Amino acid sequence: MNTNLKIFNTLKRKKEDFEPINPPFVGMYVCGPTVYSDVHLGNCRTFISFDLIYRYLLHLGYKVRYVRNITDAGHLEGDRDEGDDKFAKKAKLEQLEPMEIVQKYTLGFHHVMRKFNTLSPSIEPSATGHISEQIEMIKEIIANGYAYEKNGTVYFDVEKYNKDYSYGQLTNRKLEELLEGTRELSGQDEKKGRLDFALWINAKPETLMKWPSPWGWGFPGWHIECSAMSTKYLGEMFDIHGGGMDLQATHHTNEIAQSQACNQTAPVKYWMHTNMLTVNGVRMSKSAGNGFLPEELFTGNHPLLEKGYSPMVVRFFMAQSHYRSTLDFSNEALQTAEKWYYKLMKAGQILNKLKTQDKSSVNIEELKNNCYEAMNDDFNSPVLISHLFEAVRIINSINDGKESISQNDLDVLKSLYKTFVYDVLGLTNEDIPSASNDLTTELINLILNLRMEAKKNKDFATSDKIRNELTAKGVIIKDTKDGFEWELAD
RNA sequence: GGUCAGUUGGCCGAGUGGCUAGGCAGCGGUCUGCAAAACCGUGUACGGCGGUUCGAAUCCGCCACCGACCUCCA
Repeated sequence: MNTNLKIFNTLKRKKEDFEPINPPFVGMYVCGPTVYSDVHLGNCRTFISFDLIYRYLLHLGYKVRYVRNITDAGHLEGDRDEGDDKFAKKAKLEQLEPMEIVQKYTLGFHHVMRKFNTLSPSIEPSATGHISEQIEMIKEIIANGYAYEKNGTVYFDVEKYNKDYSYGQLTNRKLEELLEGTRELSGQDEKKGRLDFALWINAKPETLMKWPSPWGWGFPGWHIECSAMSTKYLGEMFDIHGGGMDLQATHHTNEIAQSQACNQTAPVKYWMHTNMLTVNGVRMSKSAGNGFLPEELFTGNHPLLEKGYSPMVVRFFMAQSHYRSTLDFSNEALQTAEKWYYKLMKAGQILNKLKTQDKSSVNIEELKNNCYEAMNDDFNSPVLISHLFEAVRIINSINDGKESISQNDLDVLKSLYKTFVYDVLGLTNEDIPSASNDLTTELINLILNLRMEAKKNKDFATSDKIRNELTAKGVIIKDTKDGFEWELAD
């Protein structure tokens, strides 16, 4: 199976030919959300980017098992491997059970993902549902000599691991350099090494979420869940692991170490990292307080927003930058995206009523090749979109009678549009406003037919009055050669 | 300080050793009773300084600026 697809592999820091381990099967794991608060738009960007990647892999014919986890335990407030986890803290704050917090924000996350028209992953495993798998993995790592237990907490021995494997390979850093950036251990520390991190954390009497283990009651460290669940569902070695760039240095580095220490094999062939969404050049994040909630964006209910933007406009906005580039969030950029989006959708409607001729004056095959070339080049959606606008131009020109198309080419063009606009970019046209019922449609047609009569009689005062008043009510009128078209403004 | 990205025309955003995406906005035109929409035309941009080359925005070096990660975050 040769698809000419190239993927930028963080591990090698270059684009590589994509060759799945067991074609046509592809295993893809993406680090999902920690469900202790609402997902913001930056989180969404990563999942929308991987949705595009998933959709294109499916389109190419791969049988993809897409696993995206839900982190619902073990994610601590700081990186000191001590203190409460995020769920317990939030639960106390809202006077709820931790699992109520998990449920609330998991549902919220799914709701938002549906609005953005993302496909559901094949499996969406949660950390709390895989405690025993995590414990088994930790036991194996201890048995292999890369972890040690101290007072009910199990730590990963980074320096020991680095003697046999390369710890900082994902970020191209040496252990010595990493050590320089860490604080000295205090006398009370249980860790042997400054870079050691917890695989299992001993529960305190007040800890709300805890499970029994060979080391007493406790809960898993943040990183082990991904190692355990990816191994369980995708095997000891799988094709693609994705996540936000911010996870690269710590979370993914530790994940590689855990899996390698347990299974004695590098877990992932292609590491993919999405770049950050920024606001005025600064990363959107929970801690910076500059996060937009998707709902605020849809409604426009936010001090930085001039108006609301539909989920499909936002999805389009995200596709117009490459997943490895930062994307800066601004009103102007969204307004442009909105125009693009409607243009694309309108052309899609015109496409369905184009008339064919014997010969084509346009080159549809070339257009099609260009689209595939763009996506094969590390999922370059901005370039894909530029080619789709060539398709828009062609469609409009044919409609205006300035270009012609054969039935065969029209079929190819329709299939191309369906593939890339709807299947791959994941856009839907449900956001184009239409009349709410047949009566409205008939009334508008009736009024516009009266206007046509006025025009015929050169009574332009009346025809312009009708147009102005309908425009004021949100009905946009376009005169054609022998009639009219109309649509509703949003 | 270390690691990794980036700096492209009014704006967004690709890309590549020579043929110099695309869109938005602007300007001119076609069409129209006038509009709107659509289409056509129009902008010669690649942070600075050196170097390699017949030729660099594209490769190399230095510098400047900005960002991410190195402390929880997709």
